[in-house]
Amino acid sequence: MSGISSMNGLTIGEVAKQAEVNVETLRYYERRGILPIPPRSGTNYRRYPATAVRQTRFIKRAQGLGFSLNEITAILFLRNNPKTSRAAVKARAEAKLADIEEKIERLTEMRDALAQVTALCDGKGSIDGCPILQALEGE
Amino acid sequence: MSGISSMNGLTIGEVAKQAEVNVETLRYYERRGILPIPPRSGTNYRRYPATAVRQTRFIKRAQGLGFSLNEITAILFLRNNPKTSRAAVKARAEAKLADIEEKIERLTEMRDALAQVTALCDGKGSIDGCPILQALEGE
DNA sequence: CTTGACTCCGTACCTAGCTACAGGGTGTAT
DNA sequence: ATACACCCTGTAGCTAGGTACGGAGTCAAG
Repeated sequence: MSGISSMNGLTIGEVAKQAEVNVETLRYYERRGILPIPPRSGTNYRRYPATAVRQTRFIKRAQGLGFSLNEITAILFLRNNPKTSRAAVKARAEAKLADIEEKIERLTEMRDALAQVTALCDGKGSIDGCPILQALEGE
Repeated sequence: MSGISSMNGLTIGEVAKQAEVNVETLRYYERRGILPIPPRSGTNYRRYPATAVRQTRFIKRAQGLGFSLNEITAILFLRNNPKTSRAAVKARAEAKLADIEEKIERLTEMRDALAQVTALCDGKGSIDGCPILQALEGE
C-alpha cells in the first residue's frame, strides 16, 4: 500500500503514457526548460502533478500547428505572466500563420517548377538527352 | 607563367566562386561522395575539371526543387549508368512531386487549424481565458 | 623576401528534436 | 528472494547540410 503510484503525483512513465510521448522526451523537455521541474520522491523519482499531462499535450498540439519548441517556450512564458494580453498571444499565432503561409508558397513554387521540368519528358528512351537532367544542368 | 591557374583545371576557390557555393561546401560534397574526387596538383591542390562547376550547379538546382542530397546522389548515380532509362529519372521526379504535394497538404491543414484557433480570439482582454490557449490546452 | 590570399587536413560546432545506451538503483508481483 | 519492469544520471548518437577554426604549406606580386 506504499507504492509510488499511490503517492502524490505521477511517475514519468505514467505521464508519458497518458500524454503519448516517450519518457526520454519528457526528460528532454525538462532539460530544455519547457516543462517545469517536478518535485522528487524520497528515492529521487520525479513525481509529476496531474497538470503535467495537459502541459505536455499542449506542447504536442502546438507542435502539430507548426510551432517550434522555442516558440512554444515563449508562449508558455507569456502565459505565466498575468500582465500578458490576449493580443500578445494572438500576435504570435498570426505571425506563425504568416510563416506557414510563406512555407506553403515556397513549396508551391517548387512544385510548379518541378512539374514543369517533369512535363518535358515523355518517359521514353535512354538517359542520353533526358530532358529532365538537361533542365537541371542548366543553360 | 607556371601559376596554378594556368595549369590544367580550376582551383577549389575558382569552382566555388563560379558555382556560387562555399569552398567548404565543395569539400563537404566530396566527402559525402556527391562530387567526384578531383585529381591533385604536385603540391596537393585539387584541380577540378571545368565540368565541376556545372555539376555543382546541378546539385544546387536540384536542391532548390526540394531534392535532398541523398536523392541527388541517387539521381547522379542513375545518370552515370548508361542502362538507365529516362523513365527512371522521370519516376524520381514524379515521386518528389508527390512528396512536395503532400508537404503542401499537411501545411495547409496546419494553416487551417491555426487560422481557426486564431479566429476565436478578438485580441482583447487579459490572458485569463484566452481562447487560443484554451484551444491548445484541449478538451 | 615578405606579405597576403589561397589551399590543405582534421575536427568540432551549429540547428532541431529527439533517441539510445551504460551502469546503476527501486518497486512490485510471485 | 528473485525476476522483471521501471526509474535515475550522463553522455553520445542520429538526420541534414553545412560552417568555423587552427596550424601548416603554397602561390603570386611588389
